[in-house]
Amino acid sequence: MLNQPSPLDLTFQALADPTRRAMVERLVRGPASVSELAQPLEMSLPAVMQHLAVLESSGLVRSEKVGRVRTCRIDAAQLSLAEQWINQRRMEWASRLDRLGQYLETLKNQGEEP
Amino acid sequence: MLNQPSPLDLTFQALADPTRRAMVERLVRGPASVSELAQPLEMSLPAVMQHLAVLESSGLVRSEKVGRVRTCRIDAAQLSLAEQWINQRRMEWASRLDRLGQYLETLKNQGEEP
DNA sequence: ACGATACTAAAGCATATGCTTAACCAACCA
DNA sequence: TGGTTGGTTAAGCATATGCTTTAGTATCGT
Repeated sequence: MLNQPSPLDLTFQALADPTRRAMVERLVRGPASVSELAQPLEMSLPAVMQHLAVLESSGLVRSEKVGRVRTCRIDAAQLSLAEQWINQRRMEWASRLDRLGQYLETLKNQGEEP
Repeated sequence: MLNQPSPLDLTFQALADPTRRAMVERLVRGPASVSELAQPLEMSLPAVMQHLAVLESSGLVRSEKVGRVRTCRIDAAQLSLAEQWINQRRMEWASRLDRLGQYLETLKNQGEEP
């Protein structure tokens, strides 16, 4: 990642860490403050902040500060982006298997009717 | 990732790199040898091998060597694993929005009929 | 047997990642 | 006004990541 990483890079990278996935799992159930996010996690607050920064830079999470509390919420659109990339590959893969199957069927029929 | 990383960690981590995603994109179109995989990539063969090792350790790719050529193919089941995790979060998120909407609707109706 | 092909193994290196601790600041609240 | 709460910044450190180059080791074709 010497060049500036793409949104997809950042999103998968963000999801690659179990702590960050736990934060996402919490946030899909509704918005939360930083300390609410940190509460179940066995690490220091600054560590949680750094994970939050990764999530925000990927676009998976947005947050705004009002008074002294920062409220975080997920952005489902960004979740879709990652999901779509995988889905498209699976589709490509499946359609290739389909074509392969049809081809083999053709060969078989040609063998039956000489 | 001090503990041994989970399959999901490894899979998202594998997908977080553009070179490795390019390799996956190649492999969904059919099996390929290591040098076929390396051909469009602007890096040394050993580098490609290391990316391949990451993909294999995640389970996204399997490979077998016959003679002197190693043939690689994707494992779509592992792709599904990652896709399902994301999908489940999006579903949770959507269903929460649903409940929220219904609740707001209830409030509105209560306001209309006193 | 001999060279070319296809991969592999090992070492080194620069940068990135995932923490920590130690301040620090800006609301709140009594 | 002064303490507590909620968050932030900075520095430091151990390990991981993404390459490179160099030096192999098995095939395969002639």
